[in-house]
Amino acid sequence: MAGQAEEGRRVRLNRERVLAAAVALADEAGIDSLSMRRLAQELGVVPMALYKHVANKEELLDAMVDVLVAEIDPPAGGAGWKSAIRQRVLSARRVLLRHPWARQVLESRTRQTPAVLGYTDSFIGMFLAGGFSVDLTHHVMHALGSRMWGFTQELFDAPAGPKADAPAVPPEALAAMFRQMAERYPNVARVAMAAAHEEGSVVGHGCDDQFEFEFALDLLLDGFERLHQQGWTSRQAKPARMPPASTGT
Amino acid sequence: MAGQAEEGRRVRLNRERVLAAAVALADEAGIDSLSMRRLAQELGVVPMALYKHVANKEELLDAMVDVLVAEIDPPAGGAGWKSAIRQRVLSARRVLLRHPWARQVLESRTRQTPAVLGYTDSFIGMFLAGGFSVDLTHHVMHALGSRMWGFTQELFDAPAGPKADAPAVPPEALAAMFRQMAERYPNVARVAMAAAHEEGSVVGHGCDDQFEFEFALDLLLDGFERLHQQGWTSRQAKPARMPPASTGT
DNA sequence: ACGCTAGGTGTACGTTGTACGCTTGTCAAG
DNA sequence: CTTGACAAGCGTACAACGTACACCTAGCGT
Repeated sequence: MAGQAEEGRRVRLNRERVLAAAVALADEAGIDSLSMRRLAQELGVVPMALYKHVANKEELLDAMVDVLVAEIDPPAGGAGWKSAIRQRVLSARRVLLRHPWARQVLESRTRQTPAVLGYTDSFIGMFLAGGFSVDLTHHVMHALGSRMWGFTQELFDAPAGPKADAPAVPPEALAAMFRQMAERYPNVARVAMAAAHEEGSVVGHGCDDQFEFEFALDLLLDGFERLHQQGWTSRQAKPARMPPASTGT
Repeated sequence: MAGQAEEGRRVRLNRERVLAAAVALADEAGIDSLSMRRLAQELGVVPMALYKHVANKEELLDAMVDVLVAEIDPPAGGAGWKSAIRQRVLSARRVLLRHPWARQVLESRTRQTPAVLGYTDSFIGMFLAGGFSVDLTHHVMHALGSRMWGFTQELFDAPAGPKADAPAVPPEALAAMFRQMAERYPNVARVAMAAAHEEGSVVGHGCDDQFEFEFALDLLLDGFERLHQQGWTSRQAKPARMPPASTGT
């Protein structure tokens, strides 16, 4: 009578089922909808049942990151460090784009799970294998930063949540709003105008994120390559061609 | 008898006092401790009183970002785009370091307040004034990303919350843990070892964050300069020396 | 002296993570 | 087949959160 299950009924829960459901829920309903209660409901189970399979929500999120990492392609062999890293990063990016919640969760994580450490380790290994000194590797890893995961701090775009929440903008008031913005923020307006072919949105939508990402990635990789070829090995050891640090005034 | 106020007693609340208290609380107790209730308590007031001065917590956080932006030095004039931008970014970074919560809050913000737009606008203006094309400016702004705010996705360091939460690590078990890690993640271990002069921490503490930041910043700025000097103006207009995008295999 | 309004109060609701103890399903050993 | 133990799932409960809503009140212009 309680009518609890929708289908298969008594399929024992386990860690994988919990993780898969969590990822699916986050994919479909957004990370903000991922509460222990909601997840439990999705699994036809009482909230506290989850705690038999994950220690707490933090650990759940950590585990979800591990799922993510497992989706990234293994390093491609034999084509030189530059293209190997490029491919790896773009693979990571593809994963990230499949899971809109990934960026936010990755940013919030503070614990380094084995899977994350493994990814980092293999990533560092690619530079070392390419002949980079330990020091240079260290620095370029920092320079890559979150780009290692295939994402960038996107400062312009929408929260990617429930779409189409532009409820009832008066069709012409928008133009006025835009004109006012162009007046107050002329420079933003110029680049936004230039980039907005597709949508007539107010600010900077309609630019090719993938192009922007690869543009910056290649800029960095080229920089790395130059340093490496110039024999840069360590901060103090050989300031032959360090980035010219024009110190202040 | 109720013993409510600690000192000045009936000093009328206002928006500035609320904001200042919020910033101070976040600075001292960490952003996680900044709840409306805790903030109200800090001000000797009932939680709901705050809502007469800020619309809700989101707006509070937005306003806190505005406080931050106001602390960043105005653009330095007359020294060329490169050093102007460099100085501005490093000024932003100094602000960020004063307010440990800033990174997390900035990352979470989705609304562009006027102050944020103003900062972005002035930032874009520096590139344009330096002779960058609108398109190139667009791309380099993306490439800068969050570095515009003086921060990077620091993937290695601690949450910066309450310090010294290493409770009672057996003095020698740590060495064993480290040895095990070096075995499983040899590459991480190599760069961590090389960077750890100061502390004997397990992973990558004790590297010079400021150096890492400037290293990457200068790498990018140099890349921008090179593109600019080579006459790069637009994606399709002149592929004279685009970043060599070795597409896939 | 009056009354208007901005500012502060009190209560209450819904939602969150999760501690603790009880019950029940499942399987191995007797 | 019975039994007993252990893992899995349940139910209740609590503290903390953001905030809606109605109320009271202090201080000011008239």
